[in-house]
Amino acid sequence: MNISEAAKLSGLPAKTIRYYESIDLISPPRRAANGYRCYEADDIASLCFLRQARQFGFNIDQCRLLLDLYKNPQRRSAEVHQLVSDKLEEVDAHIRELADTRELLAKLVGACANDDDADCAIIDRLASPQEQSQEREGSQQ
Amino acid sequence: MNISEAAKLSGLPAKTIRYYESIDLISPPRRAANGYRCYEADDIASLCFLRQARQFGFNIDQCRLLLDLYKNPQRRSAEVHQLVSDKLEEVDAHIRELADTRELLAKLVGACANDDDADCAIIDRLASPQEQSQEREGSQQ
DNA sequence: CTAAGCCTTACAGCAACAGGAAGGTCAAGG
DNA sequence: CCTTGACCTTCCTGTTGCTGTAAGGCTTAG
Repeated sequence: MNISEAAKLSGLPAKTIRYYESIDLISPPRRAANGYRCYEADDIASLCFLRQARQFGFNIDQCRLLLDLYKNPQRRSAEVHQLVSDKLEEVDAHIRELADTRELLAKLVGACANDDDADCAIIDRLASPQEQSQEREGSQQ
Repeated sequence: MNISEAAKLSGLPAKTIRYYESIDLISPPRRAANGYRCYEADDIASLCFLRQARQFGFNIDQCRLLLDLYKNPQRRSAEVHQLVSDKLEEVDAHIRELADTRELLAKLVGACANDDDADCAIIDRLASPQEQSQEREGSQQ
């Protein structure tokens, strides 16, 4: 099956499939006599798996690990569980961070007169020489 | 004042200050005879403003607009309000998206046996040929 | 013969910087 | 005077996960 067919079935753009091959996320498929890539059912399964994993927010390296586990019948579910738990925490941290930002933004929006005047609490706040808040907990990226 | 001093006072890395100059976010400062950049108090104020805006999650283009408003005494606070309201919505949308992902991940974690067995609900779920969910609402980036 | 619709490779670009190389400058110490 | 170290300069590369574009080959229909 050609790449466009694989793209249709997997839900990934052909470009992305080639990209995944270029970074060794998937193994290069067989080539037809004319040089075209030929995909098998197994390949499609991997691509679908990757699409789903990406939708769940896993990055490429995490997908690499997941895919290894997926393909490995000797896996222990605990390993998978660990990976996904880590991801969950990661997402939680991200949400907390965004929620903080959200609250700050809401305060700004509430404080601004929202009229034709030049006076603006938002500008004042952003211009105020706020301390360079050293983040209070470990610096995770 | 040299760039390292400006960096210290503004809380931005010198690299970032040069970068902001290179993308015309800030105007190039005066140069000393030896070619070193010389920053004035006004420049520092702008840099602090930018640092704060970035911390609030505004991207560079949004910072550009904010900075214009900041420097323009003829601004109307309503314009600022609009910008920040938009950003708030943007952040809200992002949070909702992440919250969805979070719930899905939590379900996965809950469903996995988390033991030495190869059988794994997470793997099964990711491998299942889930429909390629066409996003139900406008595709904003 | 030509046009379309596939396919191939390779390179550029996005955001927002960070890291490092290669070299000039400046102040202090011996 | 020379060296050392801490600045400064520019330029290039790498990051993440692709997407867009160019330039060309294959295949099939009209």
